[in-house]
Amino acid sequence: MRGDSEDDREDRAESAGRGIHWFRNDLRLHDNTALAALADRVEAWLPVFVLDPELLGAGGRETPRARFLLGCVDRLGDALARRGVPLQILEGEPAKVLPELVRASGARVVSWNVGATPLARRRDERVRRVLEDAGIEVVTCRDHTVFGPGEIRTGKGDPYSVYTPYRNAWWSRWQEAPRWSAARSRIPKATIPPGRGRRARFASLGAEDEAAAQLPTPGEDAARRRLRAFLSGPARRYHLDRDRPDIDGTSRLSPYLRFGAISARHCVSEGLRAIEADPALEAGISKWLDEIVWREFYAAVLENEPRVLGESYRREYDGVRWSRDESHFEAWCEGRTGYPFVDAGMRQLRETGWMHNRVRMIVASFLTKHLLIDWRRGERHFFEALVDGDPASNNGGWQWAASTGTDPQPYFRIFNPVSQGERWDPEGRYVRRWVPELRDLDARVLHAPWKADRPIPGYPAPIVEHKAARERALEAFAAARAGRQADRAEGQADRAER
DNA sequence: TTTTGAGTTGTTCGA
DNA sequence: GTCGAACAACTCAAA
Repeated sequence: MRGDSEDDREDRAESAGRGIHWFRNDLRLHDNTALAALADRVEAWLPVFVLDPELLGAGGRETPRARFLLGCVDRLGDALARRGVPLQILEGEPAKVLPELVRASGARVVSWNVGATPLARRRDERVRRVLEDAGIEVVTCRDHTVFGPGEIRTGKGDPYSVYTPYRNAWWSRWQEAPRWSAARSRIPKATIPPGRGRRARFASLGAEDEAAAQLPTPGEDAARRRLRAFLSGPARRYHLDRDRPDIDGTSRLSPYLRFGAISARHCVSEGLRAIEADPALEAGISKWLDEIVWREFYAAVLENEPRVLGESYRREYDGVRWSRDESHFEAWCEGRTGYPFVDAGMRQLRETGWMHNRVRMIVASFLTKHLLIDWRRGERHFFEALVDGDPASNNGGWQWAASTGTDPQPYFRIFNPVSQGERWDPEGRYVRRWVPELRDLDARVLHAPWKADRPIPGYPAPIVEHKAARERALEAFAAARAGRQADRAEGQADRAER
């Protein structure tokens, strides 16, 4: 009491009930596990976001994903401001700037939802150590997926490496112990009052120009609106339309899930409720829920086996002798391979930061099989360009397309970009939209323009011939398998000798 | 321990 | 034009 101001006494008395929530890939207030845990523990709080260069990636703030992320942070700030809570935005390395804010605010507890990648986990551990050394309590939760990598296991306790049994186990687990999303958002009651020197170094988000960049509207409100619109609209036909890039038949929730503007739990919960309310939606929505479970599967694969970020899941295919033809890689990136369906996809990606999933498979197959270019290069390009780029799903998808992953596409199953185009874009609306040079071409030759009567001005001839490229890929993959078998046989012989 | 059934999304060939 | 078979064995997961 002596000499202390009224405020200071209050500060000390309440600091045990003060906490900070560190927002990362959980940019929402509803159904946020760690935030709700903090609300159970403290009276007053401050939300913080750290603009970490590592989070933005190599492209800085100008990539579609970074812009979308910053837009989500911006909207989160608005939503918090409406509740009278100022979002603190710090810039720099979390292990450095977070403890400073903790000190200045008098918080005794810091909460966050754990990261899923090896990189994020290392960063989290650095921060945890610094805070705990300073006597701060750290509360972490798993929140990014419905079930964690340890929760869905085979009878022997091993992680699943095949999707279908994983999915079955996932749903059994849900039956036993469903994880419905929280009905309402739960945040601490009060805000930590602004104290001396607490004002954070405020970073400018630069979150303008979303419309110009053709990005989806960022933020939690937009995510929930989109989910509702999907469930009451395209979901009914999802099982029929989802492979048609010329139809807007998917949920387009991937960017929101990526940054946690909506939780996977909420998607599953709302999907199941929608089926309950209208059983006619079952066919469409259960197919869509399957995609959420795929996301869970790949997240679990990455956490259980982080090596997949650099290596083939099936080791024998690390022996494939990949092509290093740079002009092929550039043509692929820029959407001028001479195969309209492939080029349409790559241009959609370049212009919007998003690509329809069916087309992702086709262009990935084209790069790894027709051009015989290492899947890691395609994975990196996608990761840099995609607004929804997620390390786990991106890696899983690429390894599947390259036939190197869990549940691989059999290596002899090589997508034919012409017949795939004819099948999934029958009138050519998708190609015409993204490859305007071909806009007036007859639908009968649209997916194989070299068959047209005359050359198309400004559109390239195919950079590889389908049949020959296919045979080259088959040989390269067969050789890798043969090499692996030879290695194995040699290893066995060695062991036998000893 | 052995057996059994199954495995996201296709393509090509020849009858 | 349509249809079924081959593609190439292999591994996983559970009974």
